[in-house]
Amino acid sequence: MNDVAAAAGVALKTVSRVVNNEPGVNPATAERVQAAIDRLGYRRNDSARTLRRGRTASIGLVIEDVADPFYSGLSRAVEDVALRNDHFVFTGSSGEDPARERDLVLAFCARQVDGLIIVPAGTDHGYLAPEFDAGLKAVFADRPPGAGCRADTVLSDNAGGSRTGVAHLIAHGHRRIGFLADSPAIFTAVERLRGYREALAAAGLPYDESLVAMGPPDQERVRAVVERLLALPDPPTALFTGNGRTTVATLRVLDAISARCSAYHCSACRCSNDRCSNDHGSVRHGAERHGGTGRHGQGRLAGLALVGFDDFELADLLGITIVAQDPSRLGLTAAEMLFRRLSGHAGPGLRLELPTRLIERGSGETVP
Amino acid sequence: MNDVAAAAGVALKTVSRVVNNEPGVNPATAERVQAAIDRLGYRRNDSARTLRRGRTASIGLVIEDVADPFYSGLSRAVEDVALRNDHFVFTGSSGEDPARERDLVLAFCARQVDGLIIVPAGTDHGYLAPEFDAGLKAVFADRPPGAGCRADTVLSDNAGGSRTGVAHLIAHGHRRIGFLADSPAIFTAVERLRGYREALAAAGLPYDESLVAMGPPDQERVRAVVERLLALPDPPTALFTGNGRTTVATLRVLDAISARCSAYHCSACRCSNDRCSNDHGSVRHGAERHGGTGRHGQGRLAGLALVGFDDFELADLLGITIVAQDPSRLGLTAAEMLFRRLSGHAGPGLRLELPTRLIERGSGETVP
DNA sequence: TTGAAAGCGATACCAA
DNA sequence: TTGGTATCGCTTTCAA
Repeated sequence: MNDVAAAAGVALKTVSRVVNNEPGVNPATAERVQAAIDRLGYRRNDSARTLRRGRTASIGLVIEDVADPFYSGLSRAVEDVALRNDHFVFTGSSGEDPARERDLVLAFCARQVDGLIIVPAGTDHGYLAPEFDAGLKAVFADRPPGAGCRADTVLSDNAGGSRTGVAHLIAHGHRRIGFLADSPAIFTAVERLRGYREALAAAGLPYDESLVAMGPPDQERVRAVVERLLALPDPPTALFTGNGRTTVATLRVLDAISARCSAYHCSACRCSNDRCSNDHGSVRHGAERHGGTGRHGQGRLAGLALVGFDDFELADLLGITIVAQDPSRLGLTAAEMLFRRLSGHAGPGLRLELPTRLIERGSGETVP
Repeated sequence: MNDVAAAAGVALKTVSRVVNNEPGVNPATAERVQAAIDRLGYRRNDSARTLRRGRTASIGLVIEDVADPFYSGLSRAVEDVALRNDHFVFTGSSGEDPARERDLVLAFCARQVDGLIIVPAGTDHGYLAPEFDAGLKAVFADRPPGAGCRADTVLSDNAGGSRTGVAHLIAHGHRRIGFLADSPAIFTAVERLRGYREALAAAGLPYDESLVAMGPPDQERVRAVVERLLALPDPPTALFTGNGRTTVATLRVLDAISARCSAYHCSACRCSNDRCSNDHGSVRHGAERHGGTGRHGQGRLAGLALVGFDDFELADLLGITIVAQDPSRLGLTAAEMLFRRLSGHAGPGLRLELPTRLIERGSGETVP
């Protein structure tokens, strides 16, 4: 900027004015300065600017994993709102590790981000207290902050969505419904379990712990869980899966079982086949049906009804009934809350809950 | 830092030493300083640090869309490498808009990012010249830079992958193969078209423009394209889809057609049905088959064989044969190239090409 | 082992 | 409308 000032024969401050489009500069002077800028290929150093102004025009986003479609949808929405507000976004994936969440958050704070959007992995946010004291604005998304930290929060109606999904299965005659969800350390998983229990209670059905399995959605764990459920003396006739990754993993398991056991009777296409190479006694022959639309996807669920929490790509094609939340709406809302705070909005911490929506596609509408 | 120094009764510089773990500090002093730091909740201001040191310990990543699983996989890998190198990542989505790509890149430069990883939307990178002169390091990923800009580049073997996929269909007896890919403005789409043509030429088959459709992968466009192809007097017996989004969109279309036309003969399960509510004359009755594994998914492709470029979630379950590239390997490689440059590695710009892999799952192994 | 002073590149305030 | 100067918070250099 010094060089530009010298080249244009003006003072440093005048260059600054031109660069920042500040009023009160003679157009002729401005033009001369602009020419010097272009000639020298000058670009403002935003680090210095940041240091002086105290704000960085950037925000930090801490999520679990950008590669998870749920979070990448959320990220994209945050990025869009940020750009509309002339801010950039630092993104970090915590991988459900509270220590890494903390490291990321503190590193972003050290970078003087103006604000943070956090999907917390941990439940203790005491480490944020000094930052809040220093004026940090933060919004929690998808999961609430730990006790004692009352920042703006936007959540999905996890319990309500789960209750709706499970009630839907019950309405179709299911009495024994398996529940698969993420680890109980995760807020959303616990909430969805609560919804499951509420739906059972509302229908006067007993809560049977042997039908519930919570843990990370890796394929092998899910396989073991599903096989355990199907091997029960009184196996479930339906499953409720508590997040997108678990649903997808479950589909793979059920598909493999269905493939091993090709026995079915199908009234829609009048075919019939009783060979079964599957030694799994609990797969109920004769229970598979095509949907009214001629879809075959439902024949791959090993005779089980299925409702999942979270929509996912091709769920429509596979005919999977799901309870949809809206990740991009979650990101959009969180970002807008943050920018409202950044523009000086005061008032107590808000807690918003976004609705979920049951989308019927066939897999949840089969009877036991 | 001044406050800490005062509180600990030492000089500013000593605090700096403690904060940065520099050697040559009396342990007792260090402890006193640390206590003051903890008491005051002090955190280093990285803007000032950046200003002084000239490096920001952050890199910029410009992609098309974080919400696309291909790019979110790439992003995650970049983020991981960056974190291993103690750097943070600014991410921006250009949405295939060259102007936005440029704005993002220049904004990241103004933030003094140490380096950039760019998936270019545009083909003119002249705007980077002043930045390169100022010492910027940049790596291009997935697509090369425009002419005259020779930065490190890492690509997938697009033409080779496409050639392999198309040759695979030809080997199974297909002679008329539809080609759907992204807009010809996009490097990868053009390369994949080249592979398609090479495979045809190698088999002595004619190139028929009426079988080729390039454009954005939105559902309605793809629907129109597929319907046009199937309505040809001599319709294709197989499709090659040139990216993940197009493949998924195509699956939806074919599934809808299959659902309307429930006519099929299936030797594997011995069912048979000739009703057809589909007025689409070109769907070939009798052509659908189960795979040897008892899968039904292939019955939903309206009798067409299909190979897609890019793997995607549940492609395994749906039995879709694909040519896989490895987005996270692409991100990893790009990031490693960048950090090699940042640590002073000189030499001419590299151009790496990562191999692709054909994964057979059934949809590409049916005969006409 | 510790400290004092200079300066990174911009902006803010006040003066001309 | 324009310019001078202090200053943001840290690291670097050199001296004690």
